[in-house]
Amino acid sequence: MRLDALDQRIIAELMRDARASYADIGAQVGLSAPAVKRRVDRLRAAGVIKGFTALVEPSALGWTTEAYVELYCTKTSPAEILACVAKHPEVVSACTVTGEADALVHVLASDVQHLERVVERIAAEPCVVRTKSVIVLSRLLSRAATAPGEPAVAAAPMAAAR
Amino acid sequence: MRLDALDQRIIAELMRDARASYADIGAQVGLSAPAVKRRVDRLRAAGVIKGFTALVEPSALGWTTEAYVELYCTKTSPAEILACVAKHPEVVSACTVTGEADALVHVLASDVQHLERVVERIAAEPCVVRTKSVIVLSRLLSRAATAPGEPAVAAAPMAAAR
DNA sequence: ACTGAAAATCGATGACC
DNA sequence: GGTCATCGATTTTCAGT
Repeated sequence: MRLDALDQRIIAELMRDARASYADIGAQVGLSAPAVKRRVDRLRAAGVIKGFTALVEPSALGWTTEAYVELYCTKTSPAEILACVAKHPEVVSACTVTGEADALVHVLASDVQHLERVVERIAAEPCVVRTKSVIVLSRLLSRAATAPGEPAVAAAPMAAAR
Repeated sequence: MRLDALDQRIIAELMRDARASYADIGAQVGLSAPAVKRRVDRLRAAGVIKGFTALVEPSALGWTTEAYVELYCTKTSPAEILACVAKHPEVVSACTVTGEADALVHVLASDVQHLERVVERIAAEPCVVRTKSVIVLSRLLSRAATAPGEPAVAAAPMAAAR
């Protein structure tokens, strides 16, 4: 699907505040509320906008330990790796990567003991030969992506030196 | 701040759909709309909910290349590393980690040429001695975290074998 | 095809209990 | 926290460009 400048600005506004009213977004980009709604509906139907979510402080949900785990697998079919990792709810993201490892998964755990159990569970998957983990010491930055041309003003600055 | 079961369910609903009405959320969790709003306002004021954002297909914004870059730094002060990486808009997340590297940053780029320039720019930072990148081949899974006790039903299943 | 205007419905939100 | 009332937002319809 082709996005024009108005679509991109609407998306930027929604990334900045997903609960903004269509009227407010329209005021920012120069459209009426119905026109904004029609475009958002179109963007959602096209799969450009996948949904709207709340940004929650992970520690408030009980996630105080975070790790990135490299997986070395027997079979490197992406679908099989996905099936292996998706069943563990602590896995928040996973991708296949270049380099020695086959996949990199991002894991949240309530503490290091929990993390250890999760890594053991993942390592016990048939397709996983071994794992290599790095534990996150402190999260420095976490923001939404803007469009390549755009300035970074639309990025949600939830940067925190906790 | 202390979250009770109702707060957690409200957060789960907002993570599932940040544009849900307070009445809809209330129907799910068994509260009236004003009661839900009061709790959400409280959660926002407490910093538990940091904001609301749209989940956008990165490729639609022009991001087709993704990488994780390990940084080896001279000074490992988290604040200095944050200052080094935050100025690059392509960096979407960064954290200090255990292991050989000092930090791990997640980078989005429009293509591999762009990625190369970004990594060069980061590597040229005074605090960075060297970098080690892995390029993402395919994103398998990307979902929101639920609370440790909760089932993973609230996780947004944007899993795709692209 | 996409826009804005108008109208009806629905949601947000403050006052009060 | 619930109820109610008000105000604003959403969403459909319709017509203009």
